[in-house]
Amino acid sequence: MFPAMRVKIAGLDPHQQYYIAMDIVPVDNKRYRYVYHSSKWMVAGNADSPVPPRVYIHPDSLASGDTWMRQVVSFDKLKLTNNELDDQGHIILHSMHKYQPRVHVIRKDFSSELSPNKPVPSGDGVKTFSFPETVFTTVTAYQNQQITRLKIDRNPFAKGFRDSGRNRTGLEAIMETYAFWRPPVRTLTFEDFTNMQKQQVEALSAPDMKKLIQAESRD
Amino acid sequence: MFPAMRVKIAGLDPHQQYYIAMDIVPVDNKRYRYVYHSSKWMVAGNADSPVPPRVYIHPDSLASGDTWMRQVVSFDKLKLTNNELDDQGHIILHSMHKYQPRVHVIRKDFSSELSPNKPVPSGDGVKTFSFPETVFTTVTAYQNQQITRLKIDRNPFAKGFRDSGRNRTGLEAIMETYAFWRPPVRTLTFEDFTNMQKQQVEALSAPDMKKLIQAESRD
DNA sequence: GGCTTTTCACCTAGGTGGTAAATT
DNA sequence: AATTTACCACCTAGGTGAAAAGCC
Repeated sequence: MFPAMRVKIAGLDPHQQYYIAMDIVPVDNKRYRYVYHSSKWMVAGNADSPVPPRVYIHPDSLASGDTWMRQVVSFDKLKLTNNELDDQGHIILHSMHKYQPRVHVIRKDFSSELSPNKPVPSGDGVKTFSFPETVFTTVTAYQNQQITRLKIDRNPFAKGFRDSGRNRTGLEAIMETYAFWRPPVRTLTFEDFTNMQKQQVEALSAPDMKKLIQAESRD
Repeated sequence: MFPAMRVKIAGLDPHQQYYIAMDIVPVDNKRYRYVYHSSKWMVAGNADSPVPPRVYIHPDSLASGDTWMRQVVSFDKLKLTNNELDDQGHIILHSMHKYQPRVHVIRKDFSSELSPNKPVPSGDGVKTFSFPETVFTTVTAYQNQQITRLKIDRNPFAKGFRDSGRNRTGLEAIMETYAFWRPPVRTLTFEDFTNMQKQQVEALSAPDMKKLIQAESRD
């Protein structure tokens, strides 16, 4: 998933042990299609049937509150797939649907049911955070040239597709203005922070060649 | 360090937490030189002055006895350097000296003094294991063509130097016979196992360009 | 026609020994 | 003269979007 979700965490007990995990839940019960002439996502029917639940447990787990709070927690190793039979532990999603990533902070003593293949348990020792600006729509091919440009410009692995001489317009021009901008780091205590007007979140799946790319238009 | 040391561990308490670490200690107080016409390492004076102690703490630490015992514990990420001012946490050695790698199994409750920059503590909760067949001599350039050939043939990253059409003689022929041989996995309970007659251990240091290569001749 | 999969060139990142130059 | 360093081509491993091919 690129850009990757990155969070900063505050308010933990420094000496307590925690897991941090991410899952991705449907925003609604709809399937979408992208309408080119209006540059908008439109409802195109009801959602496909549910997929097996998957949880990405952050690889630094298990760690102390102190350790978690002293670093930016990045989910850049999280992989997506549309293959419902996936056995690589990737998060399974339907293409052309809207999704919300969630961050879970799980106290060790509440993690008995924590598994990559079961829904995250809920209870006193589990806190869940959703950031609405990270909602995205899954695709298997980009529907939106601004998204393509953003990904090429900001992902080091896509350097081979950069074309610095090109004319940039619209969102591309905005991105150019923010050439040194980095994904904002949200604090889980909901402190205020300045964010870009249009944050676009996209993701690309695993090397199993099932590509899932999200492009969300929020206006 | 290549080939990397790989061990299998038995006899731990499955529910206890352990660190596993490696350090590398001098075999004697001598400095060596390689005599080509006799193909032997000869004493060439007394050892250089001691270097700062460094411990490689296995990256899977801290883990349960159960976890450690269920995997082959490989030290392939351990780096060597001859730079006494190294700040990358690499293990510091003198070139042209003989060394013995040691594996330490450290119970969590005895690890209070465990640090990458201090000698491994000793006591009831710490077990240390040395395998004499892994003694090696450090070099900065190979002294011995059989060693060079072995490293090229067995290290995937050296594929570019392979020359499968070459005539192979002596140790090279032996290596060829063992084309599918993999470094033996020692059990720390000292179970018997079959080993190659001539195990040669070598290492190559970190990307700081301080190259340290060991070639040991045991006959 | 819309969506998905496969394959590809092009990157990042870093582990190899060779070789020439530098050091001692 | 011996040893060490700096740089290099050549690998492994894997993350990119483009484009072609395939599917429904």
